[in-house]
Amino acid sequence: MADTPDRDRTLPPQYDPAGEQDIYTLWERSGYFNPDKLPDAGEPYTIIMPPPNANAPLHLGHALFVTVEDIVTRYQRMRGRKALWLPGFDHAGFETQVVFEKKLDKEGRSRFGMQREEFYKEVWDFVQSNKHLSEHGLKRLGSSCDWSRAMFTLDERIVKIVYETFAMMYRDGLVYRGNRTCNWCPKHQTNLANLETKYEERTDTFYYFKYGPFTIGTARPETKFGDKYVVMHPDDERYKDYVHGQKLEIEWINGPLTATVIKDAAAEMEFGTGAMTITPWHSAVDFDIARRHNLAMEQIIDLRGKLLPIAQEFAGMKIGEARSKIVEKLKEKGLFVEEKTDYKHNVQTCYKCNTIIEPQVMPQWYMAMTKPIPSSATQDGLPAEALAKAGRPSLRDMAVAAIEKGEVEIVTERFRKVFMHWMENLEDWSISRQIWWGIPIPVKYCEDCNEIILDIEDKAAACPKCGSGKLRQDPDTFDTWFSSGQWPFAALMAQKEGQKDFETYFPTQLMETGWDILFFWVARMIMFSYYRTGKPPFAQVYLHGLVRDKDRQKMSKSKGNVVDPLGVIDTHGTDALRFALVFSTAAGNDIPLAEDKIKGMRHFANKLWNIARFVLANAEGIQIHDIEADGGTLEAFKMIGRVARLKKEVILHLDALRLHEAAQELYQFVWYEYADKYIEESKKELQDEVSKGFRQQELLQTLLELITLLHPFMPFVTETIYQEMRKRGALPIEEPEFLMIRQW
RNA sequence: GCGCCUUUAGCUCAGUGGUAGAGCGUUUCGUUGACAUCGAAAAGGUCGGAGGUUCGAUCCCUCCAAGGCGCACCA
Repeated sequence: MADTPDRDRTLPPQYDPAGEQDIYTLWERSGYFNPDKLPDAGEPYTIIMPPPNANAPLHLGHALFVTVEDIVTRYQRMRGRKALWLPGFDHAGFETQVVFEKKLDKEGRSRFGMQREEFYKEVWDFVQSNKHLSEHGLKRLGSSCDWSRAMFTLDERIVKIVYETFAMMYRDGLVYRGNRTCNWCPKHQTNLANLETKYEERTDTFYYFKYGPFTIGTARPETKFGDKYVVMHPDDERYKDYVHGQKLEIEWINGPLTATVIKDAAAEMEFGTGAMTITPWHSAVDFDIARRHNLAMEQIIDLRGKLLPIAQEFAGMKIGEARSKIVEKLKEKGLFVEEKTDYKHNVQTCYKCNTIIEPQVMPQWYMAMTKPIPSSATQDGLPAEALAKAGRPSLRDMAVAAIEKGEVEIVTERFRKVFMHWMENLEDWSISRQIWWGIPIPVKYCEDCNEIILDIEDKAAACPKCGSGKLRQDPDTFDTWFSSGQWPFAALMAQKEGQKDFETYFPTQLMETGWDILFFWVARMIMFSYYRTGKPPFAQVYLHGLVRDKDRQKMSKSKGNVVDPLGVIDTHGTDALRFALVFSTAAGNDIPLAEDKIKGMRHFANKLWNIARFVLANAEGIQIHDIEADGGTLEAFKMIGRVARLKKEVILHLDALRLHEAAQELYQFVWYEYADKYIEESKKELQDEVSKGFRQQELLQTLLELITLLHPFMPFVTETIYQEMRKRGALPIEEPEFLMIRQW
C-alpha cells in the first residue's frame, strides 16, 4: 500500500514472534526484573527457581516450569507485589558426572585414567558453557527472573553455607559416619541413596543345595563361599531339634567348615525350605541378622563385581560368569538338590545405568531422619503444637508437622498423600558419594587414631586428639541433593552483603517443580529449612507433571521424540508454546503436547494481534479517558462490567494457582465474546457518528484490560500491542512504560 | 506387601451437587479490508459398571472392572 499516507501505522496482518527478543531486551534493560527497582511495590512474593542442571540443553520440562513460574511472577508483580524470581543453576553432582563420563566414553577416554583435578577442570568448563546456553534459553522463554541475583550451587558463598549446615548437623549428631550396607553401583563406582536405586523384576534360577543336614535355597550361589551361618525361624517346627548357636561340621563349596545355627525371625518359614545361609557383606537383610547376633562378616565380591581370593579358583571372575561354574562344582560334589528356573524377584538397580546394585559394607556418611534433634538446635520457628505433638522432633517430624499444620501446603491433595506416605517409611539418608564432581565433604581423618576431624575451612593441620600430623582428606563428595536441599535459604543468604535478601524474601511463597523430585528435593528442602532457619522454606508447593509426546510417551533421546523448545519457539513463538503448556493442564497431571495444540495457540496469539489491529485502526488518534465522566452508553458499561467480572474470575483462579482455568476463561472471552460478538457489533456502531466516539473508547479500554489480563500468559504479544498503543498515543500519560509493570 | 491416581465428544484433556465444556479432527456454507493462523452453522457424550446418600449425582460414599503410578521388598 504505497499510497497509504500512514504506511508505518498499518500493522502487519500476522503477529511475528521474531520481535520477541527485542521486547525481552527492553524489559531486561528496564531493570524491573529486580524487585528492588519496582516503584511502590508492596509485600514481597518470592519464587526460587529450581536450578536447571547445568549439564544438558533445555527441554520442554524447562519450558513448562518457566511458563508456570513466570506466569505467577508476572501476575504477582502486576498485583503490586515485590516479585522476586531468583534464578540459578545446579552443578547436579552425580547426574553431571554421568553425562560427562558418557561424553568421555565417546572420545575413548575414562575418568579412571585421569587425575581428579584434570577431570574436575574439564567438567567445570563443560558446565560453564551449558550454563550460558541454558540462560539464553530461559530468556527466550520470557523468564522475568532477576538475573542480577543468579546463583550457582558451587558458588563459594553457597558452599560455605552448605558446610555450616553440615557442621551444625555433625555437632547435633544428625549426620554421622556409618559402617553398614550401602548401595554400591559397580559401574559408577559409588554409593547411592535408596532413592537413586530402583527395582526391576527379573526371572532367574533359584537353586537348592545341601548345606550339612539342611537344604538351603539361593538365587546367588556365587556369594555363598563364606557362608558359615544357617538361619531359621525360631518357631519353625521342622528345625526344632537344632538350637541357636549349635555348631555343625559340614562340607561346602571349597571344603569342610564349621557352621553355626542361628534362630532369627527374619527367616520366613514359608519361603523356600525355611532355612538359609547368610552373606552379611552383600545383603542388607543378612547384615541386620549378623549384627543382631554379632556374627562375623567377610567380603566376597570386590568393588568391581569380581570374586575375591576367598573364592579360590573362582577368584577374579565376574560374578555373572562364576555362577554357573560354581553350580557345576556343587553338582560334582553332590551338594546340588534342584533348581527352579521360574523364580521371579525384584533386583535393585542403579537408576542411571540399570546395573545391578551390589550391596557392600563400607563407611559412608548418613543423615539421621528420625533421630530427635537435640534441644540446642534451632527450633524456634516450629509451631508450638507441632513441637508438643512430636516431643523432641526429628527432621522427619518437622517436615510432617509442617504439612499437617499447613505451614507448607502441597497444592494437590494427591501429592500431599504421596508425600506423607513416603515420610512414614523414611530411613536415614546416605549423603556421601565416591564421585569427583561435587562439593567435597569437609572432613579429614587422622591416619594414626582414626579421629574424624570436621574441617570446613580446610585449615586443620594436626589431629586434635593425638596430635598426629598425618591427616587424610575425605575423598568423597556430597549427594547433590544435600546442597540443593538448602537452596531456598542458601540462594538468598549468599546474595550481596547489605542487600538483606534473606531478611526480606524468606520464607518464600512458592516452590514450583516436578512431582518426580518431591522426595529428592522438596522433602529435603523442608527439613533443612526448619533445621537451619526455624521456618518453612516456602508456603506452597505446586507440582507439575511430565511433558509427554502426543501419544503420551515419555520424551527421550532414544525414542527420538524429544521436542526442542527453542525450535518450537522459532516456528510458533514463545507465547504459543507457553499458552499450550498451561491450557487444559491441571496441576500435577502429565501433559501430552502435540504440535497441533501449539499451532492452535499460535492462532490465538494471532487472533489477539488482529483484534488489536482492528481496534487501533478504528480508533486512530483516540486516547483512553474515563468514559463515565462524559456519560458512556449502556453497552459500554455492559462490556466493561463483563471484563471486570472476567478479571475477578481470573484473579480467583490465579490466586488458587489454577492457571489452566484462568487461561481457558481468557481464551474463551477474548475469542467468542470480545472478537466474535463485540467487535462484530462494533463494525456497525462505528458507522454511526453519534455512538462512534464511545465505541472507540470502549474498544480501546477493553483491549487494554484484556492484554493486561493475558500478559502473564502471553507476555510478548501483549507487550508488543501495549507498546504499539503507547506509540500511537492511545494510552494516558500516567500509564507505565511497560505492560509488565502495569497494575491490575 | 503398603499407598496413590485415572476412566467425560473420534483423539488429547478441562470442569461442576441441579441433566456437560475446550483444543484438534469431521460435515455444510461463506472470502473486495482485523484475522483463511478467518467467519456462520452442524454432527457427536445414558460423564467405565453396579449399588447407596440426596428433592436431585458425572461430581459425595461403597463395591467391581480396566489402565497407570509411587514406596518397600524374602534368601
